[in-house]
Parts: sequence; C-alpha cells; structure tokens
Amino acid sequence: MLPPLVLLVACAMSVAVSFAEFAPRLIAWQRQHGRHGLPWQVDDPYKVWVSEIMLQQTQVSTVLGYYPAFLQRFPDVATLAAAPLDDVLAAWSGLGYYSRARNLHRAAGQVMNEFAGRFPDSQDALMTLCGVGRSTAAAIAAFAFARRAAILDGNVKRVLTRCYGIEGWPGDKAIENQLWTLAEQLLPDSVAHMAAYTQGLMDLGSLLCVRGQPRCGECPMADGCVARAQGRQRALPTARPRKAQPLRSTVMLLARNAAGEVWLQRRPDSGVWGGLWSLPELADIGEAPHWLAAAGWTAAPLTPPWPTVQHVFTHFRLDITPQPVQVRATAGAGPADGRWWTQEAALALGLPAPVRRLLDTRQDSLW
DNA sequence: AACACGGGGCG
DNA sequence: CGCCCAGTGTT
Repeated sequence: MLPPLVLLVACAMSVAVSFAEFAPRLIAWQRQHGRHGLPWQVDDPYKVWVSEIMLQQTQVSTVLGYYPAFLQRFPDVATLAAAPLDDVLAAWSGLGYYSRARNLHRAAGQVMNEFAGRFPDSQDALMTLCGVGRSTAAAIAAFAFARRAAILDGNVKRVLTRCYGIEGWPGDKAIENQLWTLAEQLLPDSVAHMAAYTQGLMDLGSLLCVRGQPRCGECPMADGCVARAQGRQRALPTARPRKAQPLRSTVMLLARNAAGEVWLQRRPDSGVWGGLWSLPELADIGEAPHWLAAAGWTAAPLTPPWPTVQHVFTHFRLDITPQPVQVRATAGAGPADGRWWTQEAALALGLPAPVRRLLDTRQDSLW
C-alpha cells in the first residue's frame, strides 16, 4: 500500500492522454492486439451494415455463429429487400431482438427505393435507414467509407469516461453531449486509419476496458488514464441513478394482552416475508377500532404510536408506524391466522427484521 | 437479482 | 424533444 502522500502526488501529476495522442496510440494498439479477420471487416457496406445491426446488444462471439449463414442466404441488399420478411426472421432466429431483423428488412427496401440500391456513404444519410442511429451510422461510415465519423456505444462510453475521468451518468443528455463532443475531438486527423481507429475503440472497450475487471496492465492508455490514476475504474462510468424506490407505509399493531403476550399472525406464503410470523398490519391507524372489534377484543384507548421506523427492501422502502394497544382478550377470540405469544417465544420465531426489532426487549420502555 | 444496452416509441 | 421502454446477456 502506497503512503497517502505518494498517492496524492500521483494524482496531481497524472495527466490524461492528450487528444492528439489518443488516436495514434489506439491505432497502434489495434494493429497489434485488436481483432482482425472478422468476416465483416471487408470493403462492402452491405456486409458492414448487417454486422453492425447484429452487433447491437450482441457480442462478437455470438454474431460469428449467425453471420456467415445470413450472408449466404442474403448475399446482397437486393436479395435481402426482395426476400419475404419471414425468411429474414428465420435467418435471424436465435439472435433475439427481432425488431432489428424487421428494421433490417425495411432498411434494405429503403436502400433499393430511396438510394437506387447503393448504400449512402455519409453518416447523416445512413441515419435515415431504419434501425440505424447515430453511432451505428458512424460505424458504417467509418468502416465502409473511411468517413471521419465518431461512434459512441457502450464500450466507447466506458473507455472515454474512464480515460478522461468524466463523471455523471452517460444517459444524461448533458453527459452524453459531452461524450459525443469528446469522441469527435479524439478522431484521427487523417481519414486513412478510420477503420483501425473505430475497430480499436470497440476492441479496447470489449477486450480490455471491460466493466468488471479492466485489464489496465495491457491498456495502451494506462499511463494516461484518469480513472486508473485515481483507482476509480469501478466507479466509472457513473451508474444510472437509482430511481427513488417507491415508498409504502403500513401500521403494525402491537397488541398485548393482560399476560403481556403479543399477538402475531402468519403471513401469506407468497409475497414479502412469505410464511413468516408478523404483526397485524393496517393501512391506516383509523382502521384500528374496527379491526379490534372484528377481532372480538376489548381494547384500552389507543396511546400515541411509536416513532415510525423505515425498512429498506431492494425495490421499495416501507415506513412502519407501530401502534401499541392493550387488549383484554377473551379465550378463542382474535383472527384465525394468529395467536398470542410470550415475548421470549416470539423472538425464537422466524420474524421479519423490523418486527424482531420492535419486539426486542430494549423497546420495553416505550410501553 | 440487478444492471447494461442503441434505437424506437411515446407523451 | 426528452424520457422511457423491450428484450436479452452479463455480473
């Protein structure tokens, strides 16, 4: 472990890879360590386009299992456009996200009808095709037409946010705009290496700069990576903000009889705390008199509730208002699914964590 | 079980 | 125009 001062100095001195340096480093790395010989790394916009659509949300290794047969069945855009949609869907079978296949078929028709069977060669024109957004259009433009267009997919976002220490969720418009601007600033000056550069970005993001365990030791940007200098690889890109969990609230009835026992009832087998013994729950304190009457109990006037406690689940928060009530129970009375328990016996049961806390002896002073 | 993901759809 | 979704794989 380095002493704090050394870390501080290291942070202060670390400088991100300069914009001018980024592309040359990436291109050199791609030449030596990137992917080569993929079946879509050819000079044919149709083949590039099909691969880019398949590669949306699908890994290279998976696409490799489907691409050759698809290309054999639909060797060019005219064949694809003329084929029945069902044939296209059949060839797509197993790749998932079938809207991509429908869009592919529609876009083939667009190329035939609106572009006379020749793929448009600009990012903007490519974006008019169904299923082709800004990033996919840039990839096709770069690979097939050596256009100076910036891609920005999930892999690239990871590389850029880490290398340049960009904080904030990339789904935010402001952050995404910032990333697009950066992606364009990093493009190589010359159009000559656009394919290697674009492939390099994809490869770096999917081979080294991965989400879980980035292999920084092999990364060409390592010495100029802000995230690495600060040990924040895992913190970038910033995760989507957890949408505020829905807040539910409930009243838990702490009913005690003359013997000091507490009333518990078994919860339904399904749902939260399935099958556990727990306290009776009411949606509102105002229901308490009716609930007690239905139970066949004579109760003392309600005292003020205990302070609300909050319990956090993975998908929601639950505010629990504990309402104590002293009852004079008659034998056999009470809801059918419950019974009286001594405190000791109750605490030996499987209880929801907040219920256990409420029954704990430390709460005795509240009674 | 939660998170991630490019483009489309919807309000 | 901005927010959220569908559908699937990964962690």
